[in-house]
Amino acid sequence: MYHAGEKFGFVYAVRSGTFKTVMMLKDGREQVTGFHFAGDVMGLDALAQGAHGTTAVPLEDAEICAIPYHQLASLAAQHPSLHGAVARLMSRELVREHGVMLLLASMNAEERLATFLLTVSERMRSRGYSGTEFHLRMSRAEIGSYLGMKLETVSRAFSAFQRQGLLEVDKKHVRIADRDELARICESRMQ
Amino acid sequence: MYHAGEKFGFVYAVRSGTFKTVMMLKDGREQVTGFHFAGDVMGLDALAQGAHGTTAVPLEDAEICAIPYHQLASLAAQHPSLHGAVARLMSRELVREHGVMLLLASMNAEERLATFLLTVSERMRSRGYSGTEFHLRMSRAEIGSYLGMKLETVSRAFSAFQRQGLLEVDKKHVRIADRDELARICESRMQ
DNA sequence: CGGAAGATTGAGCGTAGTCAAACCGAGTGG
DNA sequence: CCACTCGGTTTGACTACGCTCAATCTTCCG
Repeated sequence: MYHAGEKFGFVYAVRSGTFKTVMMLKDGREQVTGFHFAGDVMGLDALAQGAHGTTAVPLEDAEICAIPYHQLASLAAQHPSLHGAVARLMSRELVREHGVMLLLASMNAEERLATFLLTVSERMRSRGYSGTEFHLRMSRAEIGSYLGMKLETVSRAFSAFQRQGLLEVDKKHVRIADRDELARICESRMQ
Repeated sequence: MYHAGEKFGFVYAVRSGTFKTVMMLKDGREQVTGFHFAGDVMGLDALAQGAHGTTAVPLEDAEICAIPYHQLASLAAQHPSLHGAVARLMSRELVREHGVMLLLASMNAEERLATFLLTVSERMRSRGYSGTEFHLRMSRAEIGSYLGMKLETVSRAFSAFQRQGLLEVDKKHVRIADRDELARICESRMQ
């Protein structure tokens, strides 16, 4: 959809499907910086440097709406409330990233995965899907990259949760069986 | 200056001194989410929820300028360029946080500290101070919290860099002796 | 059917966390 | 002036969590 380094001209609203945003590392590996569902807006981080620092990649068939930024800006000049809306979007992103920083800095592997699953669950629920049973669009390696752990560790954590009866997992299909216990695992380290 | 949970009413421009922003964890520990120098603006992340999610704490004597947000908003209605400026500030913060996420997710202890020191160096330099010799305002524990490692590990990394002749360290006073090598340590994992 | 990509599981290892002791400088009080 | 405390730092020894390497399995697709 857009690539790191590309000149900033558009922001992108996800209409359907799932995206990941990644930063390319010098050695060719990639770091996942976020997952984006329908209704999310991507690309606002490019405003500062005038060029995208991340690359957006669809994880399934997806529809997207590219919004020319200059058009957004001129429209906002007539409708002041739009400015607030854009600012709130960016602010929400800042809060989300604070949460990820907290996760990466202070949680162990299982706490990270539990937090991730509850976050995904909440985002699914708020979009009208089931919050207890859903299909992950991303691979173990992508989850691991996002959560700062290796794919094997992600897999082991899934298995551990299943063994404890907190989840039912079949590859990418997940059912949350004991939300309270998952929440308890996170909350010890949460704000 | 402001506390987590406090109703959002102001953004804060640092005039002089150094601040940390922290999230309080349930168990009483705190997670450092950022350090802020003169010229930085704090508090914009509160826009989304209408309340601050972090607490700002000065690390030395400091002066700050509290800007009522409603006043900023009405002023921006007359001077459209101000909107862009605020948006760019938030965007810059997003980019910075992407960098921290990358650091936390993919670097080891020494790479994290090297990256941190070069970032601080650059921020000092851009403010007209020396970029090779400076005084850290924050403790080892605060650096560790920010970088996702324990204070002992931070201390060991400082000692290792000194042993290798990359730094001269005396408590909080730091002189960068071999910037190139420090940069080489980071860049293997950087974008 | 064969090959590729993703996921799971095991064994061994290494980095950073934990616990503990010692050190240092600043501030306080006898 | 010295003894004392206190917060921050350094260093050592040990431990544990997650990484690495490897084998196996499944699913998907040409």
